[in-house]
Amino acid sequence: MARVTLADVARAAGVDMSTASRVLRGEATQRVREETRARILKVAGELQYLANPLARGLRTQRTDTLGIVVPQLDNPVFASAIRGAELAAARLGYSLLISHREPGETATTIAKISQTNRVDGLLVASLDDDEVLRTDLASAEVPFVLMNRILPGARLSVVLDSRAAARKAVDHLTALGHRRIVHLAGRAGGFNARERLQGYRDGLAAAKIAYDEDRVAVAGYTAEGGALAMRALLSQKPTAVLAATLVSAAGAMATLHEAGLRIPEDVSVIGLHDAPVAAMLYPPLTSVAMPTEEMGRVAATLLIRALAGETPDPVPPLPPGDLIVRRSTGPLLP
Amino acid sequence: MARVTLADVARAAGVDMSTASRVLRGEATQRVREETRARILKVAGELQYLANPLARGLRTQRTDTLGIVVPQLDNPVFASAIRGAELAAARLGYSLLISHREPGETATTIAKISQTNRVDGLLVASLDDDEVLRTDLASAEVPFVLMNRILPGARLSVVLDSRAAARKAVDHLTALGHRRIVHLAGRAGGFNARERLQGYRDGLAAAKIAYDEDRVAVAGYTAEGGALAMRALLSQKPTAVLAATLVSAAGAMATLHEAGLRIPEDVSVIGLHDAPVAAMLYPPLTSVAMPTEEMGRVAATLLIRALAGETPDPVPPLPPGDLIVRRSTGPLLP
DNA sequence: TTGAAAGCGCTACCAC
DNA sequence: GTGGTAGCGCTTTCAA
Repeated sequence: MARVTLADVARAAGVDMSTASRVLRGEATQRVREETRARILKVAGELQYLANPLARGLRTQRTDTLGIVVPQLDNPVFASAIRGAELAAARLGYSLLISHREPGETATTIAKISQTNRVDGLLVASLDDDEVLRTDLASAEVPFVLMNRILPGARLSVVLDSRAAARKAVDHLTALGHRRIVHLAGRAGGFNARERLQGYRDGLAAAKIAYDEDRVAVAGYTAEGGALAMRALLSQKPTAVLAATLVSAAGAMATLHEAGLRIPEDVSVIGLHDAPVAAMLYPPLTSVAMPTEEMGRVAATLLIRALAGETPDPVPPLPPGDLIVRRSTGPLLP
Repeated sequence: MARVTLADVARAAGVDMSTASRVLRGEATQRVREETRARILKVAGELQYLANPLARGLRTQRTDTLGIVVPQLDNPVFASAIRGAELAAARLGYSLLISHREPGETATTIAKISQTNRVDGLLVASLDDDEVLRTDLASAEVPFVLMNRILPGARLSVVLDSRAAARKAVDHLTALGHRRIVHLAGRAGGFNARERLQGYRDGLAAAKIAYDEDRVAVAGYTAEGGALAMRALLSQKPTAVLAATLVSAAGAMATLHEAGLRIPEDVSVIGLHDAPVAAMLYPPLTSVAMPTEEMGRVAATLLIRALAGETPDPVPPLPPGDLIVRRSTGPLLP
């Protein structure tokens, strides 16, 4: 159990702790004789020395650890953002501490992780309202970068270009000949929901289809929400539907099946975001991939640069990935 | 940024650091005058004092933090085990540090988390072979509890009763009149796979159905595996299938759809484990719920007790939860 | 090129 | 009941 200390190494190598520290830390100005250096390294290796991070952190006031707070773990979007953040962090010498904030939970998670777990900075994703998030963030004791949303006043955030993604999805649909396209929107008032709705309208406009607000229903980010919203939109006799997420697309598909409508013969369905679960639905869902892993990567990189004292420029929204055509979309049949 | 130290509080309250430490820590033998006590508490509150966990940990050699390492995050099984562990840990005054071990990753995760992230103990879930896991664990610098599997030599582990779960699923199928039941098995050689196969055989035996190894195919834990295994078993003309997991069930359903077989009219499908995704499949999947959250809870509790110096008895497998009847299973039609 | 020494902020032991 | 004080293991001046 991490028994061997720096003092042990120093003693065994016949040098002072400070010298051992210098070489073991790979200090820039290596004012150490090569011979001594080698000896210390050798001894440290033999003894399997590992610095005690607590002692080091106490002394340096840094932990080389980033925290990431997500609203839920079993969500491909956040899972892959975590992966990206972890990779980037590791590459830059940081480790990542994952934390999740349960839906009903009070605003303590951010405070807790930034206080009890000693992180140098925080990556935060949240589904909360602006006000709630702002309050949470106020208790952050460290610099942070927001993921997947913006918040007035929070300078550093990395978001996906949901508008372009929705546009891309609608383009696919219109190219297939669809014109009665309904939209299952995200959480009312949310940043991404707004963007996606705008992209939906962009796509409609590009195909010279008039926008009709009766063809939009709020589905939120649950399967039930998607099912309900789809049910409400059935009266519009849509030939295609753009769902804001995979999950709401799944809900919508359940409603369509129940209504005896065939996918894609009667109604095409497309979702935003891609993940393995898209292929597990029936029929496999066509979707626009989103660079969620890159989002995590970029966010971590940004944060680490900010931690290093730089003042990085805000990054533009990350453009959507490929359109993954599976079997839930097809040409408009006469 | 956690600027205010114990010394600040002590000074402001006009007492010695050691006294302040005693009351702030809520030490058992509170040999402190009530008046002094109140004053210290008041000052600490005003100053918003928060102990520096690095300093405390360095001194006490404990961090009151548990690590949990899972093979994947976006898997409902592990996500809910994490939730359970977190709840139990929080209740017992510990916080939880989540880490995941990417599939291809070398055996460093356990070593890393137990060394660089100061944890008092580890909760570990793994899909690796015994040998690999054993090697990994050898580098653990702290006590650990295994989740969802056993490993000869590792005394503390908490598993689900997969055998009983599979039996329960088969009972449902046989009660519906099915007799040609195939099994999509888990990873060959795996603990859970073995248990589930045994439960499958138990269920068959109870219904006086002869076991036929041609009716079992290894699907592993992916949708593709499930699809492939299902395809291989189609020649058995099954009327029902027991999939080892939700994901392999989803794969199997895709194969059945492709083959033009209706679910459940032609073939009933049941999976083990329940999660929201089960309801998103088409048709919604009948499954046997498993107490994965409890698994996390129990594992964390066990670990904390072990950390406290107790030698807790091994816990028996956790019995399966309810049979959730959705629409993928139905009576055998003539 | 190397060593000595002063803490980082806290706890725990011992003295008063 | 309360205060002094010695470190936990490390980094980082500053001297030598």
